[in-house]
Amino acid sequence: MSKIKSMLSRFTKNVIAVIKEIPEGSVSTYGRIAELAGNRSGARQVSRLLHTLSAKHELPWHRVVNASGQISLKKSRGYELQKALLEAEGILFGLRDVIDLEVYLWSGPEKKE
DNA sequence: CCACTGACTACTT
DNA sequence: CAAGTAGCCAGTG
Repeated sequence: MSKIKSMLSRFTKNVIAVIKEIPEGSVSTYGRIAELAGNRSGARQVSRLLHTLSAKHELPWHRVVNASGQISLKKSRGYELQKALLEAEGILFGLRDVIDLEVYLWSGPEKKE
């Protein structure tokens, strides 16, 4: 049996799995995903993977925001697209386009559901 | 293979 | 609150 489906590293695969688990209407942060994938300081890598993977996989990349609850993308660079996608899922933005993480942050892959 | 970049975060000044 | 510093490492050329 095949050991690995792709040449991707374990961290990369974990990132894919975690992102896919983010429920609709919730968001997660780069750092949280990195931690769940096994590398607490891999937030940067998550962003890189998101870029690469979202182009080849159908990942809900728009559900990933930075630790401040804001979209990290630059305007005219996907910022408005991500915001629109999130609003379409029922996520509301604050004055400075800040998402209330206390409300929307994904609790993580809970065993109960 | 080497050097640089970057959808980040936490800590310090 | 703004700016600087350090850590981390996969993509890209």
